[in-house]
Amino acid sequence: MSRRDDVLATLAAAPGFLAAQQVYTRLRARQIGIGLATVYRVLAALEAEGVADVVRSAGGETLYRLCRSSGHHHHLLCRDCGRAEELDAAVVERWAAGVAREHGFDDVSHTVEIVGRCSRCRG
Amino acid sequence: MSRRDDVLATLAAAPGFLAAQQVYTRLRARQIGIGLATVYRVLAALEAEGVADVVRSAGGETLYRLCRSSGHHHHLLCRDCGRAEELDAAVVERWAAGVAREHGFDDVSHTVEIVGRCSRCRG
DNA sequence: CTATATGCAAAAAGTTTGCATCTCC
DNA sequence: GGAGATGCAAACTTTTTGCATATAG
Repeated sequence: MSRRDDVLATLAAAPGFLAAQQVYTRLRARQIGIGLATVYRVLAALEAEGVADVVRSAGGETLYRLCRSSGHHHHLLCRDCGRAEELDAAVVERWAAGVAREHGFDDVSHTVEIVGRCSRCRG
Repeated sequence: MSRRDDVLATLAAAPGFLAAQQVYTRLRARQIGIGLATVYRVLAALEAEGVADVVRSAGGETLYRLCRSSGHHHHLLCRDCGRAEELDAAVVERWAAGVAREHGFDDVSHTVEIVGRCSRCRG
């Protein structure tokens, strides 16, 4: 099994986003002798291929997660357990495009992240 | 004039977001002998006070800008010149809250960044 | 005089790169 | 044997911290 597959398996097993360091730690915990550099290289490749989503944490880390849907989408993230749900958001798409046009902006892309507390964590 | 005011003046003079390093460079260019550590400390304070907006760049830097409106808002950012316009977005607010509720999420906050090319940069 | 602010340099934290080795074809 | 993958360690970038000095009230 290639290191790439090891990283993919780790991401696939996670409910939400993982930092590179977390991927590394989990693999080492499973006795897989991967290097941190390889983790970073694989994650960068997955991002480039569009296989993984990327968000930046408040602490400045880069977090990765496998894309569950292929198209453009957004995330709903639990701030306590890190659980992430992917959202389809035609409404925001249209909103974003419209607002941009009003301001004379073109060629628009956007980021939407919603963070809250999920039912499980609300207790 | 305190270093805090120097940093505030620099942010106020910028059309968009600035990285800490840019604030530092601009101040040094104006013969102001500030330390990089102070820039970071002041920016962190401004963020904590809610005086400055913060976004993370794709490169992992933390970018700062003075808030122009006091309430919650979003940004429309030009990817070429960095010009940023602040948006009021009642529509997204409602959308975000609604989507969250559907998924059993509570206590929601969100981030929306729209990036495009402004009329000036489109040529 | 005491508390806070500041500068410098060192230290962290996260990420990337150089390079030798190892693997698979 | 050769291209690409990998590990390790060193380098880099951004940000934070320790500590001594300077400044404000």
